[in-house]
Amino acid sequence: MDSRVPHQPKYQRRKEDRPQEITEAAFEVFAEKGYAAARVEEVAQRAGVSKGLTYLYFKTKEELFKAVVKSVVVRRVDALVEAVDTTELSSEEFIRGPLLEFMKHVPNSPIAIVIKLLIAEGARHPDLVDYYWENVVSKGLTAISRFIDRGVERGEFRKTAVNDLPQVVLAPMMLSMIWRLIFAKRELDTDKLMETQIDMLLAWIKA
Amino acid sequence: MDSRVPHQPKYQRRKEDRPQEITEAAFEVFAEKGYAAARVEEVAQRAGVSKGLTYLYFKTKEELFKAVVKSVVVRRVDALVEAVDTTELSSEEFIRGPLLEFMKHVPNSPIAIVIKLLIAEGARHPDLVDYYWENVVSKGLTAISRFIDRGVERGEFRKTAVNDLPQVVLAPMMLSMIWRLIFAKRELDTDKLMETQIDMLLAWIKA
Amino acid sequence: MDSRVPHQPKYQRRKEDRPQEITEAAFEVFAEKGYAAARVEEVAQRAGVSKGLTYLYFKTKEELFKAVVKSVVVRRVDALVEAVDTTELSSEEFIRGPLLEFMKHVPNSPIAIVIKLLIAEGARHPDLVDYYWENVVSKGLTAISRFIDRGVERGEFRKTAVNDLPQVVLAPMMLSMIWRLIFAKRELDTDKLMETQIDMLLAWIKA
Amino acid sequence: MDSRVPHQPKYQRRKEDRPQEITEAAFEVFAEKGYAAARVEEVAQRAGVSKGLTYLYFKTKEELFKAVVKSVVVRRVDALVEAVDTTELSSEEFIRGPLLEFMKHVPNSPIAIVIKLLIAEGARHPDLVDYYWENVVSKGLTAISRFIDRGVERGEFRKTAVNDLPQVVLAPMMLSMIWRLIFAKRELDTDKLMETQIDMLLAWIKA
DNA sequence: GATGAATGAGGATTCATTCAT
DNA sequence: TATGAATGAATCCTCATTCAT
Repeated sequence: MDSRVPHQPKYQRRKEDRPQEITEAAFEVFAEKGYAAARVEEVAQRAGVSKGLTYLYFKTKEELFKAVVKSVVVRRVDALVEAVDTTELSSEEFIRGPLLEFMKHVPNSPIAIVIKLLIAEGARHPDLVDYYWENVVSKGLTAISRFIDRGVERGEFRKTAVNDLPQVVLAPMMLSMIWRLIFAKRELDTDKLMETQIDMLLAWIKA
Repeated sequence: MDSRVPHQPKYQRRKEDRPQEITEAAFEVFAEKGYAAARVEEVAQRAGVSKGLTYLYFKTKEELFKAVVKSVVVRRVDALVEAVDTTELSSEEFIRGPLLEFMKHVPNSPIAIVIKLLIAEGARHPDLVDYYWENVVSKGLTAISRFIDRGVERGEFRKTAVNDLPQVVLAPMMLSMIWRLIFAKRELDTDKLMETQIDMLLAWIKA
Repeated sequence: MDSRVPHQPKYQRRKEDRPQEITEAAFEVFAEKGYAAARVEEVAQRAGVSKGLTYLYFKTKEELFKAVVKSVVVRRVDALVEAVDTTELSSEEFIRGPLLEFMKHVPNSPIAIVIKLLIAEGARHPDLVDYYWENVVSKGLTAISRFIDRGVERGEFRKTAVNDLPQVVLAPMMLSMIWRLIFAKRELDTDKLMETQIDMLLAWIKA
Repeated sequence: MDSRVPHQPKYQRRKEDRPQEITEAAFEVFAEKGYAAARVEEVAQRAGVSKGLTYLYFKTKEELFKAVVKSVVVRRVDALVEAVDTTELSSEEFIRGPLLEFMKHVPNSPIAIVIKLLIAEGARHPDLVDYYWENVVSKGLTAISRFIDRGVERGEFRKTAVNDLPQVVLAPMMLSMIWRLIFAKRELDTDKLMETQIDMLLAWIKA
């Protein structure tokens, strides 16, 4: 009717992009509503497709959910792992630099949402948890452990319980994520929190 | 427990306790299934009452949910707060003793379940989050802050960022909780994790 | 509004009668539409109940279907079987009397509808077929065989292939049923058909 | 068959044959699933064509269904009718020979499947029933009637109710068809059944 | 002509909530 | 109070049909 608005055919064929578009819309809806309260129809609407098309690409709501979770397994973890192995920085510089940067980033990234979904639904989707463990958590923890071990070998760090508990490094990141998810509006300087942990940690393990 | 009444539902049928019995059953079901997937009928069955009676005490499923969350606001926090104010231990002794004990306890307690529920449902129930904030989190954080401040006043601690970030103390507790919720079967020595944090922390803040 | 029409509460509790009412309505709908085209909602409407109540008594549409089929397994077959065993009539009198009467009745009875449903859906519900076989067909055929054998023992009949093929007796009944189901409006004197078969049969087997 | 084109769909892709290929595939699917449960997509797959092409030849699923039913109206009936009119056999020889052969064949032929489909769906497709009546049933019955009449004229047969009830001849064929459709695995010597009927019949009508 | 991606109405099933008893 | 039969809105999923390519 309005020539300034070019006619959008309702019927578009874009096989290539559909799955990702749907996955992205589903990510939003699952993030907002949780698995059970998310409606497939809303996912379809946000993706700009029909309900039926969603089912063409994902056989069930559950399969869509799994696809969403897996799609967020970012390359970033791999990037961190590689950085750990190839960095020319001193151990302290690396921790205060790239590692801290990574930690600060996570609570604002989709990873936080996925963690939320895993907390809520993990018990009903053990295979998803396995997947996340193997592709994200396990890798990350191993990298951190290896890095601290290397610091010890190099004489930069002394050997402490942290070598076997890389979770110590990540604990404030975890708290920051949860904080954002629950208490979003209550202020918390998450960056400062992580910086403080790093300060404490380095003071503790430095040779 | 009462051998004269075998094969009875878990909870006894004493009028005055009914709401609590229902609340306890509901806690279990919400914990296992999450809010949306929990069925009121199952709650009633576990409580040994009829579906209708549940609605006599709780107008809606949502109200029941809120009652559940609130019911878990343990006295323990108040106990901790009071202990902080009345202890005759040195600051370090208190931290390594009662505070650490408290932290180790939480991830195994119903509080962890409530946190899980808040993570999943909090966004849809801001008043619940407010309630939890005011009655649990805020109190606990304030108590810890005050306690560390007092340590500084007494000359036991130096002033650090931790004074304004009591979350530093609680971060490993948080990670332990989440770990249990998601990765239950993967081993993590959560006690050791929290002990290490306390070691690091005390080394960091001791005068 | 109209005081002459007594107020019908929409909410009636009649636990005792519901299953049968639903089953009867379902019989009608399945008979008219077939299994797949029958809508559970229509069944509920005809039964005067809500859709949900149907699912309270029958977990799935398929279970409802099976209940319908089984509900039609009339006592009549048992009655025939007993009549065969206790009659004081001569064999010919019994065949021309009660047996012919039974055969004439079947094509107009619900049994015909059930046969129709079994023809259409039997392949997808082998347990239903088994059930019908054991409770209806097998019993009826055995009774007829036994009866003819007895006629031979008594010297009324000679031994023929019919002793082992009681289906010979029932064939016109079967054709009549199918005829009614498909060609309802084309006239066929089904009674005459069955009478003729009996005439032929008796002429054939009489000693 | 053609070793140069292995792993091809069942039906070859020759333009002119397409409708028939689709019809044949559809016959299979309708036979297995019934009308409602048959999916057009499966028909297309079995025919080795796309879903869209099916709709090019058949406007709707219903039209496809009708085409299937009509396609099975075998020439065989016409052949029988002609045989009846031109045979040089005596009436008894013809009945015991070609007619009995025809009857034995039908329960194993596609006609049985069509009968099944008509039983299930006939009520919703009266025009199909009309078609079948006119082109198959009516012709066949008329031929049989005429043949028996001729036997009477020739002095081979006496006049009986069978002259106006050719269904007597076909009843065991009908029962055999239904038996196969429902009780496939339960043994029944259908050939013997039809032979016995013919024996009985001839004994009954022979002059 | 062919394809198969895309649509959307339709129908089975669930479950919070109500209410006659 | 207490029960659980009854309701019906909500939601997943299917599949005949359309249409851009």
